Amino acid sequence: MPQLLREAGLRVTPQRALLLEILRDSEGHLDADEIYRRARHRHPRISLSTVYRTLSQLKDQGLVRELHFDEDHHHYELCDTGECKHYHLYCVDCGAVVEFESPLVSELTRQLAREYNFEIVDCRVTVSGHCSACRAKQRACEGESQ
Amino acid sequence: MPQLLREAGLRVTPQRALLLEILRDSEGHLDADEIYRRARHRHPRISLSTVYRTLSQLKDQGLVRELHFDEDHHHYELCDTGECKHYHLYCVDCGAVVEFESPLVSELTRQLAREYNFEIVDCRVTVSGHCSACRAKQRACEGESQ
DNA sequence: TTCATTGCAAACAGTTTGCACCTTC
DNA sequence: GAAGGTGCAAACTGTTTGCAATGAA
Repeated sequence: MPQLLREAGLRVTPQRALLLEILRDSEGHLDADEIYRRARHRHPRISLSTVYRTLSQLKDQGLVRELHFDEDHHHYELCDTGECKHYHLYCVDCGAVVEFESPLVSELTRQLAREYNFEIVDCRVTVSGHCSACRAKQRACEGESQ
Repeated sequence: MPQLLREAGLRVTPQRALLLEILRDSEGHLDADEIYRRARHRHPRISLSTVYRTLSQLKDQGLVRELHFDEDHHHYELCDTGECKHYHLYCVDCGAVVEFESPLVSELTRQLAREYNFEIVDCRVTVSGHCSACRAKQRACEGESQ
């Protein structure tokens, strides 16, 4: 983690290294508050401003991206390194997020770049709906009430 | 517009009809403030709360969707009616938004629904990058400075 | 020793809410 | 006439900023 920071031209501080580790070790998609909560376990005096400031710097350096699901705050995850990009399935009932990959998306971006003469920087695909667990639960409830 | 409101179970008020018209007549992707500004031309006493309240009700009724580009506020557009769904190309330089359609996206959602046993409600694809106008401008500047 | 980074408190922007009055049905 | 909608002002939430103290290089 420290070398990632150095490469990004940022000073290595315990706070920054810790936040990067939390992002790396998480299942992804944490929001600022959850990151803050986890950070305080190991560094009780860290402040929420540092969390926001660091996330924003990491975003500027292309290490982190900010996700918008249908909620009123952001989620953050480490950017994909290498070829393999991932996208998100979001359950509107329980809030669960599942990552997926698909060659269709890179095919799409290739087409768009050509057709619109766009230089593509990022592509986000968020598919929302009812996940299989919530659908099962829903069916169970319906069965009960009838 | 009034019948759209009635069908959604909402009372028909001049404010609501006006806001729906603004959304229909716009090129899409307006933010709350721009909608408010346009609404005041024809209905000077309308309030920003009414704009937010109405947008949120239209969203609940599935008539409007809230878009998150990489900005700190939302944009709104009328939902697609019928089969043809559209998605967005977003220019990170000038903020321009271009809509596109692609059969690849419906193929993708079909695959995902099957593979993850998801009941899909909505799919958002936002491709961001540098649009052709901004790329041209950028190249012109580079040419100048050398 | 220098300058970036931090924690704290205060500010901010976008959005939501409580309430008295008004409008639709 | 009852239920619901509106405008206004005040509240709220997530995020950002100013500043004095601290810590990395």
